[in-house]
Amino acid sequence: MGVSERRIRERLDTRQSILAAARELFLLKGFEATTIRNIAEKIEYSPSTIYQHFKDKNEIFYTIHTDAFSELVRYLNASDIHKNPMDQLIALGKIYIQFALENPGLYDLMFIMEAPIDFLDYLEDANWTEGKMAFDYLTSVIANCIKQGLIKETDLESLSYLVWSTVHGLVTISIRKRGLKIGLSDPETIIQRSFAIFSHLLIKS
Amino acid sequence: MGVSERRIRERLDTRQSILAAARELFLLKGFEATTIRNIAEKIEYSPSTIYQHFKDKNEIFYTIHTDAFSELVRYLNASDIHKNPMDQLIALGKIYIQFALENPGLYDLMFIMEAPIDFLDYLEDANWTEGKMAFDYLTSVIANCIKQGLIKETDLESLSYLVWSTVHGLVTISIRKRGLKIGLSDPETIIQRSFAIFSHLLIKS
DNA sequence: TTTTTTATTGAACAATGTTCTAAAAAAAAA
DNA sequence: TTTTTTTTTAGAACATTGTTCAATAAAAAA
Repeated sequence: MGVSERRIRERLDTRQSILAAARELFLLKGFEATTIRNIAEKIEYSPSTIYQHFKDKNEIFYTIHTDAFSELVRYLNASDIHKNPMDQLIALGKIYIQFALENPGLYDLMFIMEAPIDFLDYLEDANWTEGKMAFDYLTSVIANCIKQGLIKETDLESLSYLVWSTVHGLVTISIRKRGLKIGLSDPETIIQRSFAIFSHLLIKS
Repeated sequence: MGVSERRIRERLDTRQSILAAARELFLLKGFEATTIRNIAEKIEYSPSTIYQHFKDKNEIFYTIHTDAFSELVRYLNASDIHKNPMDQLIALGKIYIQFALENPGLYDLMFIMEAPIDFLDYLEDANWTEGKMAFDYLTSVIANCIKQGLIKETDLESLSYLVWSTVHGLVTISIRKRGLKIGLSDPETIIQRSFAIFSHLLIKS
C-alpha cells in the first residue's frame, strides 16, 4: 500500500509550494512586508495550514536562507574552469557579484536582512555549513595564489575576509540603494570598475 | 510678548524628545520592532501626539537618518590633523570603522537598514547632502594621494567607491552578524587586520 | 468673562502573526 | 458497506501594530 508514501509526498509538495510562494513574495516585497495571509492566498490554502508545516514565519525564512546558500555555492563552483588560481579568484569575485546583482532579493535575505531574533540559535543549530564552505573555498583559492607567489601576503585569513568584505560592500551599497545620490558618473558600471581596481591591487601586491 | 516664542520652543522640545526616545528605541530594538506606542510611553504622551510632529513613522526615521550623517561627518573631520594625505586616508578609514562599531545601530539605520518604501523620494526631496559630502571628502583625500604620487590610479571615482565599499563591507558583515560561524581565529580583530592589509595594498600600488 | 485657537487624548479602524477549536476529508478497521 | 480513527483544513478569535478622527482639555486672545 503506497498510501502513506503518497501522503508524505503530498505533504512535501504543499511544503514546497509554501516555500516557493514565500520566496517569490519575500524577494518581491521583502520579508516584513510579506504576510502569512499573502502566502496562504497564493497557494490557495488558509493561513492556518502554513503553521502545519512551519513553526512560524521565521522558520520559513531560515529554510529559504539555507536553500539560497546552496544556490550560491552552485554559482561559485563555475569558477573551477580556471587553472590559474589568480584567474579563479577574480572569476570568483565576478560570479559573486553576478549572483548578488541577479538575485538581489535573495542576496539581501542571505547577507543583509535584519535577521529574526533567534537567528543566532538557527546558525548554531542548523548546519550553517554552506556559508562556511563558501568562505573556506575562497580561502583555499587565495592560499593557492600565495603558494604560487601570485599574491604576497602572509595573513591568509584576514586577506580572505578582506576580499569577501570588499565584494560584499560593493553589492550591498547597490542593493540597499545607498549609492544613488552621490553623483556617480556611471552608476551602472561602478561595481565592475571598482572590482577591477581591486583585482589590480591584488595582482600587483 | 514672548508667548508665542515660548510655545514654539515648547513644541520644539517635544519634537526633540520624540526624536531622542525614538532613536534610543530604534538603536536598541530596531526600526520595525519599535512601536509608536513605545515611543509615546517613553515621552509620557499619547501616541496621537506624535502624529502632530511627524507625518508617520518613516518621517521619524528620515529625521534621525539625516542627523546621523551630521554626526558621521563630525567624526570624519577629525582626520584633518594629518598633513600627509595617505595618512589621512587611512585615518579616515579607521574613523569610519570606529564610528560604525561604536554606533552599530546608527550605522545600520544609515546604510544597511531596509529603507521605507518612499526612501527614494526622501533622498530626492531632502537634501541628502551629508552623504554626498562625506563621499566627496573621501574622494578629495584620495585625489591628493594621487596628486602626490602616493597612489597610482587614474580612475578616481572607482577607487573612492572601492574604498568606501571595502570599509562598508567590513563593518556590515560584523553588524549583521554574518561572519560568526565561519571559524575565524580571532573575530574581535578581523576588521582591523583586514583593513591593515587593504591599507598596505593601497600604499604599495 | 467669553471666544478662539492650540494641544492632547481615547476610541476606533484595518491589518498583522499566531493559536485553538471545530469541521471536513481521508484512511483504517469492522 | 458502515463505523471508527486519524489527518488535514479552515474559520473564528486574540493581542498588537500604524494611523485617523472626533471630542476634550488647556491656553491665549478678545
